[in-house]
Amino acid sequence: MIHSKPSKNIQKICNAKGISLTQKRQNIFHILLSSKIPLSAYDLTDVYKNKFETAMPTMSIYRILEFLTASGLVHKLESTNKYIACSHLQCDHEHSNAQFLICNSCSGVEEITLTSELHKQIETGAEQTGFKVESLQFELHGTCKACLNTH
Amino acid sequence: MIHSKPSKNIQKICNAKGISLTQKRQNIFHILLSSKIPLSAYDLTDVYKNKFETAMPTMSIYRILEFLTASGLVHKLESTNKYIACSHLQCDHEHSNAQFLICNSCSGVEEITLTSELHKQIETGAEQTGFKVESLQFELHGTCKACLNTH
DNA sequence: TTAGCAACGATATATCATATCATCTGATGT
DNA sequence: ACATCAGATGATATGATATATCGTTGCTAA
Repeated sequence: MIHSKPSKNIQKICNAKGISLTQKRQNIFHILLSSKIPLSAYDLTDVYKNKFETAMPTMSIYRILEFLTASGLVHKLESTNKYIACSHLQCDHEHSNAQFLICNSCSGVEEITLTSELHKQIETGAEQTGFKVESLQFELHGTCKACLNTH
Repeated sequence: MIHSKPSKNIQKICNAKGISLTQKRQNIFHILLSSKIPLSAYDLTDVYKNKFETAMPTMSIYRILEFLTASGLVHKLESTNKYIACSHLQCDHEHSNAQFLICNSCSGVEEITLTSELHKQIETGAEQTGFKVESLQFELHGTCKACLNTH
């Protein structure tokens, strides 16, 4: 099983980034941080209702997800249309080269960072065709260590 | 601008693969082959109607897309939920290491093949965490050569 | 205090995809 | 030729994901 690191001084991180993290945005972010698996916007609607005993419209969830992804606090998994908290919030470096290992068995996700060497090689390969790479997100599907060990 | 190679002896290829390529499947495939940009299932519904002057239910389009992707004739782009003909049909080799260069300007897609060396390095990186990779599809977004040249 | 703006709510609708059962069609054995 | 069977397709319904738009709230700063 794979899960995110626990929440830490996120508010400070946001202040440093100049990000206005409202209570509701924090709530959504914390749900994602404490979830072992990625959640869809509608999953979040349900969890929010259960956890905070008040409903948030899915439209608002989407807006908040957009804000959080733009801020780099949350990633959208394109192969599953689900959302996950960034697990490298404590790092300073850019995460333009994130890579997600998605377990087909437990749905857990591990976020690792491509070595800059590898990242560069990939960009170079693409740019040999005259293509200018602006963004990339690699999602690998398979089976995580824990699930392999339990057969 | 980027586009697929023209259709060739697809029927022969399919026979060789033991694939039953019905007329309707051929029609869908040919629309994708002749499209300069990836199409959604609903795009295909519209194009089909215009081109063949008879409607095909979207449900059938989805079934045919499933068949074509399972057969390796068509790829689904996960970052855009659209479908594109495989541009390496004449090759014999496996395409498990395909990489898609998606132009944010013209929506064109170029399908290139990762060097097996690079492919291996990426897998190795993942597997160092104990993760067993089963499938991957790399989609890079950026700007293609033609769009770069026209500013 | 109030003008302005960002956040959020409410509602509608667009877009992407699957479930299920019915019907058609073409290959096969007799 | 006919029956039969399976795979392909049609028809209908519904589920899942996402965006558009306009109204309301609530903070903040002159």
